[in-house]
Amino acid sequence: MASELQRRAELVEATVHEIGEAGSLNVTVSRIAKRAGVSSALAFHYFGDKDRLFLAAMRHILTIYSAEVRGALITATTPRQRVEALIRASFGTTNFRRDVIAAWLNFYVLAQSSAPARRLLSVYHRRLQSNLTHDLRPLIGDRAPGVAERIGGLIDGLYLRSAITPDALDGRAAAEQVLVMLDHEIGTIGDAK
Amino acid sequence: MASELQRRAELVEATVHEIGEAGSLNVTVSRIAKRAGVSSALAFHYFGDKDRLFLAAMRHILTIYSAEVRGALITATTPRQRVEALIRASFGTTNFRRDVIAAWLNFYVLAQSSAPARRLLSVYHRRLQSNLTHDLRPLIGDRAPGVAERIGGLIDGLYLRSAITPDALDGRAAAEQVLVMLDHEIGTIGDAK
DNA sequence: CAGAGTTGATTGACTGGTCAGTCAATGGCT
DNA sequence: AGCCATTGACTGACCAGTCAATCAACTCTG
Repeated sequence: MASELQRRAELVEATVHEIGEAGSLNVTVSRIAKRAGVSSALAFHYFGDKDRLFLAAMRHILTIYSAEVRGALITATTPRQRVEALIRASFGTTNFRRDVIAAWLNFYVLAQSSAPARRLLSVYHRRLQSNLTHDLRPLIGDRAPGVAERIGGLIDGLYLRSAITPDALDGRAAAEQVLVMLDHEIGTIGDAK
Repeated sequence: MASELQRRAELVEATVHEIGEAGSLNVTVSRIAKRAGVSSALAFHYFGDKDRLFLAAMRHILTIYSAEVRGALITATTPRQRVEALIRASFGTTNFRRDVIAAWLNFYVLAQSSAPARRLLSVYHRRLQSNLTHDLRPLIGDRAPGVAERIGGLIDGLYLRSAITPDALDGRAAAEQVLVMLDHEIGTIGDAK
Protein backbone atom coordinates (compact mmCIF):
# COMPACT_ATOMS: atom_id res chain seq x y z
CA MET A 1 0.00 0.00 0.00
CA ALA A 2 1.22 3.40 -0.88
CA SER A 3 0.56 6.68 0.84
CA GLU A 4 -2.10 9.01 -0.37
CA LEU A 5 0.49 11.56 -1.42
CA GLN A 6 2.37 9.07 -3.54
CA ARG A 7 -0.77 7.90 -5.27
CA ARG A 8 -1.95 11.41 -5.92
CA ALA A 9 1.40 12.27 -7.47
CA GLU A 10 1.37 9.15 -9.60
CA LEU A 11 -2.13 9.86 -10.80
CA VAL A 12 -1.26 13.44 -11.64
CA GLU A 13 1.78 12.35 -13.61
CA ALA A 14 -0.24 9.75 -15.43
CA THR A 15 -2.85 12.36 -16.26
CA VAL A 16 -0.33 14.64 -17.91
CA HIS A 17 1.13 11.72 -19.77
CA GLU A 18 -2.21 10.54 -21.10
CA ILE A 19 -3.25 14.03 -22.14
CA GLY A 20 0.00 14.23 -24.03
CA GLU A 21 -0.69 11.01 -25.87
CA ALA A 22 -4.26 11.89 -26.71
CA GLY A 23 -3.53 15.53 -27.44
CA SER A 24 -6.83 16.38 -25.83
CA LEU A 25 -8.82 16.02 -22.66
CA ASN A 26 -10.64 13.08 -24.19
CA VAL A 27 -8.88 10.74 -21.88
CA THR A 28 -10.66 8.22 -19.76
CA VAL A 29 -10.04 8.10 -16.08
CA SER A 30 -9.63 4.37 -16.49
CA ARG A 31 -6.66 4.79 -18.80
CA ILE A 32 -5.06 7.30 -16.48
CA ALA A 33 -5.55 4.99 -13.54
CA LYS A 34 -4.19 2.03 -15.44
CA ARG A 35 -1.06 3.98 -16.32
CA ALA A 36 -0.67 4.86 -12.67
CA GLY A 37 -1.09 1.21 -11.81
CA VAL A 38 -4.29 1.59 -9.85
CA SER A 39 -7.98 1.24 -10.47
CA SER A 40 -10.11 4.08 -11.73
CA ALA A 41 -12.14 3.99 -8.56
CA LEU A 42 -9.11 5.15 -6.65
CA ALA A 43 -8.71 8.16 -8.86
CA PHE A 44 -12.30 9.12 -8.13
CA HIS A 45 -11.71 8.44 -4.48
CA TYR A 46 -8.83 10.90 -4.31
CA PHE A 47 -9.89 13.58 -6.75
CA GLY A 48 -13.65 13.43 -6.75
CA ASP A 49 -14.13 13.83 -10.46
CA LYS A 50 -12.30 14.14 -13.71
CA ASP A 51 -12.17 17.91 -13.77
CA ARG A 52 -10.45 18.17 -10.44
CA LEU A 53 -7.93 15.59 -11.55
CA PHE A 54 -7.11 17.73 -14.58
CA LEU A 55 -6.78 20.83 -12.50
CA ALA A 56 -4.45 19.06 -10.11
CA ALA A 57 -2.34 18.04 -13.09
CA MET A 58 -2.17 21.61 -14.31
CA ARG A 59 -1.29 22.89 -10.87
CA HIS A 60 1.53 20.40 -10.87
CA ILE A 61 2.85 21.70 -14.16
CA LEU A 62 2.69 25.27 -12.93
CA THR A 63 4.54 24.30 -9.79
CA ILE A 64 7.37 22.79 -11.79
CA TYR A 65 7.48 25.84 -14.02
CA SER A 66 7.69 28.12 -11.02
CA ALA A 67 10.52 26.11 -9.61
CA GLU A 68 12.37 26.37 -12.89
CA VAL A 69 11.89 30.11 -12.93
CA ARG A 70 13.21 30.44 -9.41
CA GLY A 71 16.16 28.27 -10.29
CA ALA A 72 17.01 30.43 -13.28
CA LEU A 73 16.68 33.61 -11.26
CA ILE A 74 19.18 32.74 -8.56
CA THR A 75 22.12 32.78 -10.98
CA ALA A 76 21.01 36.13 -12.41
CA THR A 77 22.32 39.26 -10.79
CA THR A 78 21.52 42.25 -12.96
CA PRO A 79 17.93 43.18 -13.87
CA ARG A 80 18.69 42.50 -17.50
CA GLN A 81 19.94 39.02 -16.66
CA ARG A 82 16.83 38.39 -14.61
CA VAL A 83 14.55 39.33 -17.48
CA GLU A 84 16.55 37.07 -19.75
CA ALA A 85 16.23 34.27 -17.26
CA LEU A 86 12.47 34.69 -17.15
CA ILE A 87 12.24 34.53 -20.91
CA ARG A 88 14.53 31.54 -21.24
CA ALA A 89 12.74 29.65 -18.51
CA SER A 90 9.47 30.03 -20.36
CA PHE A 91 10.98 28.18 -23.28
CA GLY A 92 12.86 25.69 -21.13
CA THR A 93 12.92 22.00 -21.85
CA THR A 94 10.29 21.14 -19.27
CA ASN A 95 7.71 23.33 -20.91
CA PHE A 96 8.46 21.78 -24.26
CA ARG A 97 7.74 18.20 -23.41
CA ARG A 98 5.03 16.97 -25.69
CA ASP A 99 2.68 16.19 -22.86
CA VAL A 100 3.22 19.51 -21.12
CA ILE A 101 2.45 21.34 -24.32
CA ALA A 102 -0.73 19.36 -24.77
CA ALA A 103 -1.72 20.14 -21.20
CA TRP A 104 -1.16 23.86 -21.73
CA LEU A 105 -3.21 24.00 -24.89
CA ASN A 106 -6.08 22.13 -23.34
CA PHE A 107 -5.76 24.30 -20.29
CA TYR A 108 -6.49 27.35 -22.39
CA VAL A 109 -9.50 25.64 -23.89
CA LEU A 110 -10.78 24.63 -20.51
CA ALA A 111 -10.33 28.14 -19.18
CA GLN A 112 -13.19 29.24 -21.41
CA SER A 113 -15.78 27.18 -19.62
CA SER A 114 -14.27 26.47 -16.21
CA ALA A 115 -13.93 29.22 -13.65
CA PRO A 116 -11.35 27.34 -11.54
CA ALA A 117 -9.21 26.82 -14.63
CA ARG A 118 -9.55 30.48 -15.50
CA ARG A 119 -8.45 31.45 -12.01
CA LEU A 120 -5.44 29.20 -12.18
CA LEU A 121 -4.50 30.56 -15.58
CA SER A 122 -4.71 34.13 -14.36
CA VAL A 123 -2.37 33.23 -11.54
CA TYR A 124 0.23 32.29 -14.13
CA HIS A 125 -0.39 35.45 -16.11
CA ARG A 126 -0.18 37.73 -13.15
CA ARG A 127 2.96 36.07 -11.88
CA LEU A 128 4.73 36.39 -15.20
CA GLN A 129 3.58 39.96 -15.62
CA SER A 130 4.65 40.84 -12.12
CA ASN A 131 8.04 39.21 -12.47
CA LEU A 132 8.75 40.93 -15.76
CA THR A 133 7.56 44.31 -14.60
CA HIS A 134 9.59 44.13 -11.42
CA ASP A 135 12.83 43.47 -13.27
CA LEU A 136 12.11 45.82 -16.14
CA ARG A 137 11.41 48.79 -13.93
CA PRO A 138 15.06 49.46 -13.04
CA LEU A 139 15.78 49.48 -16.77
CA ILE A 140 12.95 51.52 -18.21
CA GLY A 141 10.91 52.89 -15.33
CA ASP A 142 7.25 53.51 -15.99
CA ARG A 143 7.34 51.89 -19.39
CA ALA A 144 7.88 48.56 -17.63
CA PRO A 145 4.23 47.41 -17.42
CA GLY A 146 3.55 47.97 -21.10
CA VAL A 147 6.75 46.31 -22.20
CA ALA A 148 6.08 43.43 -19.83
CA GLU A 149 2.67 42.90 -21.35
CA ARG A 150 4.11 42.77 -24.83
CA ILE A 151 6.91 40.44 -23.83
CA GLY A 152 4.48 38.19 -22.01
CA GLY A 153 2.22 38.19 -25.03
CA LEU A 154 5.06 37.37 -27.38
CA ILE A 155 6.16 34.55 -25.12
CA ASP A 156 2.69 33.03 -25.20
CA GLY A 157 2.31 33.51 -28.93
CA LEU A 158 5.65 32.06 -29.89
CA TYR A 159 5.17 29.22 -27.45
CA LEU A 160 1.91 28.43 -29.16
CA ARG A 161 3.52 28.44 -32.57
CA SER A 162 6.55 26.42 -31.69
CA ALA A 163 4.31 23.99 -29.85
CA ILE A 164 2.33 23.24 -32.97
CA THR A 165 5.06 23.45 -35.58
CA PRO A 166 8.29 22.55 -33.82
CA ASP A 167 10.14 22.39 -37.14
CA ALA A 168 9.41 25.97 -38.08
CA LEU A 169 10.43 27.38 -34.73
CA ASP A 170 12.05 25.61 -31.81
CA GLY A 171 12.22 26.76 -28.23
CA ARG A 172 15.69 28.23 -28.50
CA ALA A 173 14.83 30.27 -31.59
CA ALA A 174 11.63 31.46 -29.96
CA ALA A 175 13.52 32.66 -26.90
CA GLU A 176 15.96 34.49 -29.15
CA GLN A 177 13.10 36.25 -30.87
CA VAL A 178 11.78 37.47 -27.56
CA LEU A 179 15.21 38.71 -26.61
CA VAL A 180 15.48 40.63 -29.85
CA MET A 181 12.19 42.27 -29.07
CA LEU A 182 13.43 43.04 -25.60
CA ASP A 183 16.43 44.82 -27.06
CA HIS A 184 14.25 46.87 -29.35
CA GLU A 185 11.94 47.83 -26.54
CA ILE A 186 14.70 48.70 -24.14
CA GLY A 187 17.07 50.40 -26.53
CA THR A 188 14.46 52.85 -27.71
CA ILE A 189 13.16 56.04 -26.26
CA GLY A 190 9.87 55.52 -28.05
CA ASP A 191 7.09 55.58 -25.52
CA ALA A 192 4.39 53.00 -24.87
CA LYS A 193 1.83 55.83 -24.75
CA MET B 1 -36.08 20.76 -49.58
CA ALA B 2 -33.00 22.84 -49.51
CA SER B 3 -29.95 22.60 -51.69
CA GLU B 4 -26.84 20.81 -50.56
CA LEU B 5 -24.91 24.08 -50.42
CA GLN B 6 -27.46 25.70 -48.17
CA ARG B 7 -27.54 22.78 -45.80
CA ARG B 8 -23.78 22.53 -45.65
CA ALA B 9 -23.57 26.21 -44.78
CA GLU B 10 -26.25 25.88 -42.13
CA LEU B 11 -24.50 22.90 -40.59
CA VAL B 12 -21.17 24.68 -40.56
CA GLU B 13 -22.68 27.71 -38.87
CA ALA B 14 -24.41 25.51 -36.34
CA THR B 15 -21.14 23.75 -35.64
CA VAL B 16 -19.34 26.97 -34.82
CA HIS B 17 -22.22 28.06 -32.67
CA GLU B 18 -22.34 24.84 -30.69
CA ILE B 19 -18.59 24.82 -30.17
CA GLY B 20 -18.93 28.31 -28.84
CA GLU B 21 -21.57 27.28 -26.37
CA ALA B 22 -19.72 24.21 -25.20
CA GLY B 23 -16.31 25.85 -25.27
CA SER B 24 -14.91 22.58 -26.50
CA LEU B 25 -15.24 20.03 -29.23
CA ASN B 26 -17.40 17.93 -26.95
CA VAL B 27 -20.40 18.66 -29.04
CA THR B 28 -22.67 16.00 -30.39
CA VAL B 29 -23.45 15.89 -34.04
CA SER B 30 -27.07 15.53 -33.02
CA ARG B 31 -27.07 18.87 -31.27
CA ILE B 32 -25.40 20.55 -34.20
CA ALA B 33 -27.92 19.03 -36.57
CA LYS B 34 -30.81 20.00 -34.36
CA ARG B 35 -29.62 23.59 -34.29
CA ALA B 36 -29.39 23.51 -38.07
CA GLY B 37 -32.91 22.14 -38.15
CA VAL B 38 -32.04 18.80 -39.70
CA SER B 39 -31.36 15.29 -38.53
CA SER B 40 -27.92 14.13 -37.52
CA ALA B 41 -27.94 11.60 -40.34
CA LEU B 42 -27.86 14.44 -42.81
CA ALA B 43 -24.74 15.87 -41.25
CA PHE B 44 -23.04 12.53 -41.64
CA HIS B 45 -24.35 12.27 -45.16
CA TYR B 46 -22.75 15.56 -46.17
CA PHE B 47 -19.57 15.59 -44.13
CA GLY B 48 -18.74 11.95 -43.59
CA ASP B 49 -17.74 12.24 -39.97
CA LYS B 50 -17.46 14.63 -37.10
CA ASP B 51 -13.85 15.61 -37.75
CA ARG B 52 -14.51 16.70 -41.27
CA LEU B 53 -17.45 18.76 -40.09
CA PHE B 54 -15.18 20.55 -37.64
CA LEU B 55 -12.57 21.17 -40.28
CA ALA B 56 -15.20 22.57 -42.62
CA ALA B 57 -16.27 24.91 -39.85
CA MET B 58 -12.73 26.09 -39.33
CA ARG B 59 -12.22 26.59 -43.03
CA HIS B 60 -15.30 28.74 -42.99
CA ILE B 61 -13.89 30.90 -40.22
CA LEU B 62 -10.61 31.28 -42.04
CA THR B 63 -12.45 32.29 -45.18
CA ILE B 64 -14.31 35.03 -43.38
CA TYR B 65 -11.10 36.20 -41.78
CA SER B 66 -9.38 36.35 -45.17
CA ALA B 67 -12.21 38.37 -46.57
CA GLU B 68 -11.92 40.79 -43.69
CA VAL B 69 -8.22 41.16 -44.27
CA ARG B 70 -8.73 41.84 -47.96
CA GLY B 71 -11.41 44.36 -47.13
CA ALA B 72 -9.11 46.19 -44.74
CA LEU B 73 -6.28 46.19 -47.24
CA ILE B 74 -8.10 47.89 -50.08
CA THR B 75 -8.43 51.16 -48.18
CA ALA B 76 -4.75 51.10 -47.24
CA THR B 77 -2.31 52.75 -49.57
CA THR B 78 1.08 53.04 -47.88
CA PRO B 79 2.99 49.98 -46.65
CA ARG B 80 2.67 51.23 -43.12
CA GLN B 81 -1.10 51.51 -43.47
CA ARG B 82 -1.23 48.01 -44.89
CA VAL B 83 0.63 46.57 -41.94
CA GLU B 84 -1.69 48.40 -39.61
CA ALA B 85 -4.67 47.03 -41.48
CA LEU B 86 -3.35 43.49 -41.11
CA ILE B 87 -2.91 43.94 -37.40
CA ARG B 88 -6.29 45.54 -36.86
CA ALA B 89 -8.06 42.91 -38.91
CA SER B 90 -6.63 40.20 -36.70
CA PHE B 91 -8.35 41.78 -33.75
CA GLY B 92 -11.50 42.64 -35.64
CA THR B 93 -14.96 42.02 -34.27
CA THR B 94 -15.52 38.84 -36.23
CA ASN B 95 -12.53 37.14 -34.66
CA PHE B 96 -13.74 38.12 -31.23
CA ARG B 97 -17.10 36.51 -31.30
CA ARG B 98 -17.31 34.05 -28.45
CA ASP B 99 -17.87 31.10 -30.74
CA VAL B 100 -15.08 32.03 -33.11
CA ILE B 101 -12.66 32.30 -30.22
CA ALA B 102 -13.71 28.89 -28.97
CA ALA B 103 -13.23 27.46 -32.43
CA TRP B 104 -9.75 28.93 -32.69
CA LEU B 105 -8.63 27.56 -29.34
CA ASN B 106 -9.94 24.12 -30.08
CA PHE B 107 -8.38 24.34 -33.49
CA TYR B 108 -4.98 24.72 -31.91
CA VAL B 109 -5.63 21.74 -29.71
CA LEU B 110 -6.79 19.66 -32.63
CA ALA B 111 -3.72 20.61 -34.63
CA GLN B 112 -1.64 18.54 -32.26
CA SER B 113 -3.24 15.28 -33.25
CA SER B 114 -4.79 15.92 -36.64
CA ALA B 115 -2.61 16.38 -39.68
CA PRO B 116 -5.35 18.05 -41.74
CA ALA B 117 -5.93 20.54 -38.96
CA ARG B 118 -2.21 21.19 -38.75
CA ARG B 119 -2.07 21.81 -42.47
CA LEU B 120 -4.94 24.24 -42.32
CA LEU B 121 -3.37 26.06 -39.41
CA SER B 122 -0.08 26.41 -41.22
CA VAL B 123 -1.93 27.95 -44.15
CA TYR B 124 -3.09 30.68 -41.83
CA HIS B 125 0.38 31.16 -40.39
CA ARG B 126 2.08 31.31 -43.72
CA ARG B 127 -0.46 33.72 -45.10
CA LEU B 128 -0.11 36.11 -42.19
CA GLN B 129 3.66 35.85 -42.26
CA SER B 130 3.76 36.43 -45.99
CA ASN B 131 1.40 39.39 -45.85
CA LEU B 132 3.34 41.04 -43.07
CA THR B 133 6.73 40.44 -44.65
CA HIS B 134 5.58 41.74 -47.99
CA ASP B 135 4.44 45.04 -46.55
CA LEU B 136 7.27 45.41 -44.09
CA ARG B 137 9.98 44.97 -46.68
CA PRO B 138 9.60 48.46 -48.19
CA LEU B 139 9.98 49.84 -44.68
CA ILE B 140 12.85 47.84 -43.25
CA GLY B 141 14.25 45.65 -46.00
CA ASP B 142 15.83 42.40 -44.93
CA ARG B 143 14.73 42.76 -41.35
CA ALA B 144 11.17 42.22 -42.53
CA PRO B 145 10.92 38.44 -41.99
CA GLY B 146 12.17 38.60 -38.42
CA VAL B 147 9.93 41.49 -37.49
CA ALA B 148 7.00 39.79 -39.20
CA GLU B 149 7.54 36.69 -37.12
CA ARG B 150 7.56 38.68 -33.92
CA ILE B 151 4.50 40.67 -34.86
CA GLY B 152 2.67 37.52 -35.87
CA GLY B 153 3.67 35.90 -32.61
CA LEU B 154 2.53 38.88 -30.59
CA ILE B 155 -0.79 38.89 -32.43
CA ASP B 156 -1.37 35.25 -31.57
CA GLY B 157 -0.27 35.68 -27.98
CA LEU B 158 -2.35 38.74 -27.25
CA TYR B 159 -5.31 37.21 -29.03
CA LEU B 160 -5.02 34.23 -26.75
CA ARG B 161 -4.92 36.40 -23.68
CA SER B 162 -7.73 38.71 -24.60
CA ALA B 163 -9.77 35.70 -25.63
CA ILE B 164 -9.57 34.19 -22.17
CA THR B 165 -9.64 37.33 -20.07
CA PRO B 166 -11.56 39.92 -22.08
CA ASP B 167 -11.67 42.25 -19.09
CA ALA B 168 -7.93 42.50 -18.71
CA LEU B 169 -7.31 43.18 -22.38
CA ASP B 170 -9.82 43.81 -25.11
CA GLY B 171 -9.30 43.57 -28.83
CA ARG B 172 -8.68 47.25 -29.35
CA ALA B 173 -6.08 47.45 -26.60
CA ALA B 174 -4.38 44.35 -27.94
CA ALA B 175 -4.15 45.85 -31.41
CA GLU B 176 -2.67 49.01 -29.91
CA GLN B 177 -0.03 46.97 -28.14
CA VAL B 178 0.99 45.36 -31.40
CA LEU B 179 1.19 48.75 -33.05
CA VAL B 180 3.44 50.02 -30.28
CA MET B 181 5.71 47.09 -30.86
CA LEU B 182 5.64 47.81 -34.57
CA ASP B 183 6.83 51.36 -33.91
CA HIS B 184 9.66 50.15 -31.76
CA GLU B 185 10.75 47.60 -34.31
CA ILE B 186 10.56 49.99 -37.21
CA GLY B 187 11.96 53.05 -35.51
CA THR B 188 15.11 51.28 -34.44
CA ILE B 189 18.29 50.45 -36.24
CA GLY B 190 18.80 47.46 -33.97
CA ASP B 191 19.13 44.35 -36.06
CA ALA B 192 17.26 41.06 -35.83
CA LYS B 193 20.56 39.18 -36.01
C1' DC C 1 -50.48 15.78 -70.15
C1' DA C 2 -50.50 11.25 -67.29
C1' DG C 3 -47.64 8.60 -65.11
C1' DA C 4 -43.50 5.62 -64.78
C1' DG C 5 -38.82 6.03 -63.61
C1' DT C 6 -34.82 8.59 -61.55
C1' DT C 7 -32.23 11.25 -58.53
C1' DG C 8 -31.09 13.63 -54.46
C1' DA C 9 -32.73 15.20 -49.82
C1' DT C 10 -34.00 13.61 -45.57
C1' DT C 11 -35.04 10.97 -41.62
C1' DG C 12 -36.27 7.60 -37.57
C1' DA C 13 -34.76 3.97 -35.50
C1' DC C 14 -31.08 1.30 -34.25
C1' DT C 15 -26.39 -0.54 -32.64
C1' DG C 16 -22.14 -1.25 -30.77
C1' DG C 17 -19.29 0.78 -27.92
C1' DT C 18 -17.59 3.98 -24.42
C1' DC C 19 -17.31 6.24 -20.04
C1' DA C 20 -18.04 8.89 -15.61
C1' DG C 21 -19.15 7.88 -11.34
C1' DT C 22 -20.91 4.49 -7.50
C1' DC C 23 -20.73 0.95 -4.04
C1' DA C 24 -20.22 -2.83 -1.46
C1' DA C 25 -16.61 -5.70 -0.32
C1' DT C 26 -11.63 -7.08 0.55
C1' DG C 27 -7.25 -6.80 2.56
C1' DG C 28 -3.51 -5.07 4.96
C1' DC C 29 -1.56 -2.18 8.76
C1' DT C 30 -1.61 -0.51 13.71
C1' DA D 1 -11.02 -4.07 16.33
C1' DG D 2 -10.69 -0.26 13.40
C1' DC D 3 -8.90 2.49 9.77
C1' DC D 4 -7.36 3.39 5.35
C1' DA D 5 -6.16 1.95 0.70
C1' DT D 6 -7.97 -0.37 -2.89
C1' DT D 7 -10.75 -2.66 -6.16
C1' DG D 8 -14.11 -5.39 -9.28
C1' DA D 9 -18.19 -5.20 -10.88
C1' DC D 10 -21.88 -2.38 -12.21
C1' DT D 11 -25.03 1.07 -14.25
C1' DG D 12 -27.17 4.63 -16.46
C1' DA D 13 -26.32 7.71 -19.85
C1' DC D 14 -24.50 9.23 -23.98
C1' DC D 15 -22.94 9.16 -28.79
C1' DA D 16 -20.78 8.33 -33.50
C1' DG D 17 -22.02 6.31 -37.32
C1' DT D 18 -25.29 3.11 -40.20
C1' DC D 19 -29.23 1.79 -42.86
C1' DA D 20 -33.29 1.05 -44.92
C1' DA D 21 -37.00 3.60 -46.05
C1' DT D 22 -39.69 7.84 -47.30
C1' DC D 23 -40.44 12.13 -49.75
C1' DA D 24 -40.20 15.77 -53.11
C1' DA D 25 -38.93 17.35 -57.42
C1' DC D 26 -37.68 16.67 -61.99
C1' DT D 27 -37.51 14.15 -66.62
C1' DC D 28 -38.62 11.31 -70.13
C1' DT D 29 -41.94 9.00 -73.04
C1' DG D 30 -45.94 7.79 -75.28
